[in-house]
Amino acid sequence: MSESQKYDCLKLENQICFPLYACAKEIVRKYKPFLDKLDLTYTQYITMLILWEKKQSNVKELGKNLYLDSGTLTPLLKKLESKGYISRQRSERDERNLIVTITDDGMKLRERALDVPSKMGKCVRLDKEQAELLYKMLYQVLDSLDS
Amino acid sequence: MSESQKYDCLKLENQICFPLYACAKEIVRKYKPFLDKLDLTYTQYITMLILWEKKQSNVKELGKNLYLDSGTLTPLLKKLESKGYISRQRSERDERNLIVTITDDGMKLRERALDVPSKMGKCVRLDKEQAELLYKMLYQVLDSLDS
DNA sequence: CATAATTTAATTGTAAACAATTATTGTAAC
DNA sequence: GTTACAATAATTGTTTACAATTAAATTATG
Repeated sequence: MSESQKYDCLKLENQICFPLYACAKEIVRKYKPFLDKLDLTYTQYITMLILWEKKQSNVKELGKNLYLDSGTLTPLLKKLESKGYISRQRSERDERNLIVTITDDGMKLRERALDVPSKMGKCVRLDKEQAELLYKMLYQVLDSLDS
Repeated sequence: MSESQKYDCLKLENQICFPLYACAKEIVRKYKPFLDKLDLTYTQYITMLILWEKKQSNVKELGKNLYLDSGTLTPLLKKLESKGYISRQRSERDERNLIVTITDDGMKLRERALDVPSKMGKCVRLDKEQAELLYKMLYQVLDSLDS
């Protein structure tokens, strides 16, 4: 086998992971100007997505939904609390649990976030069919990684 | 329009970006045990992928290839230098350029990295056809983000 | 009941990522 | 040739991310 063939598997262009990594990173960067207006980072934004729906959650559940651990979430939630978008208090039933509840200000922010998805959609050139296909494949990979 | 419909676009499950973000993150995490053996982080690994091929580059070029800026690369390259995998020196022709060159130890590492791609491949349940499709779509998105 | 095991969040330490700025070098304009 | 502009990397400050550990509360086991 030639030198080049032997090492082909280590070429950047033959990695499936790299475009995934780069794409995620660049998309998060594209969000920035839109999220800046809401005073949110991307990770804070996806945390708010959950809370806009559920109104209440806890660190463990958020971590499961977002694939994040308490080392990431604890400072992030303190930040969101300091901005007045959420409140944090221990559960009375089980004091190990930290209950995260969205505030009125947090709910108000939802209105201002309404146009973010469509603005982002315009940055990503994928038709509906392709987007659905990509979506399915990504969740398939995500599921296969869990096991 | 009902309350639920109005805010559907802000549901986590309707975001294409989130599985991308989560998937990239989880795959990088999956790399960790394999890369630990090489004393490399994921970002250091993809930097080495370039250098194993090209032997030499500079900060600007690496940044373009990897979608990273000097704020990320400068400390990373210093780290790789301290591990003995690369050397850093200013170009004589243009002292603004920092030339990054792989060392003998850096090249030796390539042998030990040879089985990383196949090991990672086993973690991701995608057949060849699907993987190629995903690959194309990701680069399509990446390209559309540039413009 | 008392001790062990488990669960949950917080903390610590390291690396990544990027925006904004700075410092230096090189190039262009006059 | 000097001054303005551009290019390049480094620095600074903030946030993200995670592994490993710690602390506290709860549950299970003897």
